[in-house]
Amino acid sequence: MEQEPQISRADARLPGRLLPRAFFEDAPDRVAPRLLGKLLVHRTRKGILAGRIVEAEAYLGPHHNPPDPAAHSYRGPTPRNRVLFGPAGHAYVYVIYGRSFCMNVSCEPDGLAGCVLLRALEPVHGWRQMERNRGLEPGAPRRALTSGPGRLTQALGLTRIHHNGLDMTHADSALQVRDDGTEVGAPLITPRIGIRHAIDWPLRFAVDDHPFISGPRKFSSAVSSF
DNA sequence: CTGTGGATTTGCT
DNA sequence: GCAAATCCACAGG
Repeated sequence: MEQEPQISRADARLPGRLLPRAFFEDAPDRVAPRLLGKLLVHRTRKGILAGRIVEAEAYLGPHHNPPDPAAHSYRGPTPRNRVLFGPAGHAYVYVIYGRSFCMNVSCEPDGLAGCVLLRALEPVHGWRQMERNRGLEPGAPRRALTSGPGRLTQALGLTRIHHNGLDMTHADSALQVRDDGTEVGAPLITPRIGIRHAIDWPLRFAVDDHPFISGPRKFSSAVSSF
């Protein structure tokens, strides 16, 4: 029989380097732009699904001054959002409008509840499986795969029951964020999408001019809240 | 291209 | 009861 060399690390075959918890133990508006260009990796029985993060939003915890009324943590812990109040680097996956999932990574030290919402990925590995997960025909528009928070969770097969609360900072975790050394330029910064409170806070970060981002590609100053 | 409405979970009033 | 960090199908210009 052939003899396989021992794999000393569970992540030996994954690209790049695993981001440690310390990466996420910071304010969400500092973590979100640093996540641009990093890889979100989901290890499944059918193979590895991975995408490069090209758009993310920061949601600030209730300890922040002023508090962020658009954040799920704004009114304190609930059964849904309790992972946000735990340690950094954990997945917060929730159902939005009864039909889609949204994927966040918790930030700040234990007890503080900031997070980053992942809004768009560029598919990097498992492109074909993502197409099947999305129920798309081969040859569908590429940006329909992972451009949008509900789309990317469906493409990677992420669900609340299976992934909410997962610690993403261990090498044997099914869900990880990894750094393969890709550099991105200064991010596009705009208000967040799809919210009704704090609509002008500049907490959406995206790789400028990237074809896979969702929503506006420029900062629009047309919105006046006064 | 733009706008509208339905699906359906979660939590607040 | 109703609003919400969305997506998709469909209607109309």
